[in-house]
Amino acid sequence: MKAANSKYCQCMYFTSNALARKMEKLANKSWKRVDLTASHAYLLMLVIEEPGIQPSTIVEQLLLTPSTITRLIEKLEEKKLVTRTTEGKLTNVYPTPKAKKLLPELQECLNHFYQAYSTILGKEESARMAGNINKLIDKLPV
Amino acid sequence: MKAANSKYCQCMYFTSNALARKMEKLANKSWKRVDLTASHAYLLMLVIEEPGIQPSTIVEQLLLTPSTITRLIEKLEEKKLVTRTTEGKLTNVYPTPKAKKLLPELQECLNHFYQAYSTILGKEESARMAGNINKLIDKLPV
DNA sequence: TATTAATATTTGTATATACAAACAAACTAA
DNA sequence: TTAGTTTGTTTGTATATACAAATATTAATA
Repeated sequence: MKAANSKYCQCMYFTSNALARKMEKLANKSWKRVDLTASHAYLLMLVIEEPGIQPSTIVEQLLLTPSTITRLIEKLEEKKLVTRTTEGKLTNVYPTPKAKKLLPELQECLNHFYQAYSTILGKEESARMAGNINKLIDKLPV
Repeated sequence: MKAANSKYCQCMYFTSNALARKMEKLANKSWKRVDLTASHAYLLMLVIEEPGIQPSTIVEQLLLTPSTITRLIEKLEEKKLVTRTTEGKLTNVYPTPKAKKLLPELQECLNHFYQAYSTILGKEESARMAGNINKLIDKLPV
């Protein structure tokens, strides 16, 4: 059935979650070739771009909670894609050589994903929607 | 940090998921007084409105997978809010008296939630966004 | 300096959701 | 009628995420 025919199609809880689930699915498909979920991949790209980045910064960038970030990092550590060092209360996350070597492929996945949804939704349409959604996010309480 | 300042703020994966998380949080707050999560509440309202509704219909209405619907129903059954009967391969879900008595309060929660986000986002703005998001959902692959 | 408060991170635990497989029933076609 | 296929639902299992509490460290203040 079409979303627009659901009893709840006017409800932002319903629509935003349904959209997120579909996007997540589409994204994970794009990153499957590197055997990562989208959120792991985004985190990893942040780490490669800014070696030594701290979990708290990642929290801000990804709008996820600290505990979730810890869990994501743990997973990437298991996969030997990042390492962690702790000095006092601060932690730094670094990409491994394996991760650095993976970067071009990660970027291809990212492009593939952008391609995938902008083919479906249209390039301007997607950009406009992303902008509007950001505005909503920033208005909603933390 | 503002979503619009994230490195990934132009990515629909990032924005749609971030919005959904915030909406979910806001919604769950509204339904807390009846001790239900938003998805349980929406399912329950469907069942009250259409007693005997089948899981497959609920799947269509909520755009969730069959297994998720089974799990949500199980939870509501534990809480003595719905009952299930099975005839052949079909299952019917009925509200209990307890659930029916809860209906007005459920509707208040729903109103409270609508109020909450349309106060923040604006009534027209929200309606327009919901419409646009529905369009996106329907374009994306199942 | 000693005590308190704030900050950064991790852990324990709970939750919603999904996928794949299992199962049961109903339909179809030979 | 029987074999095969489709449909509806449930189970087993895995995952991402969050909340609350624990821990450790630094900063502030009295």
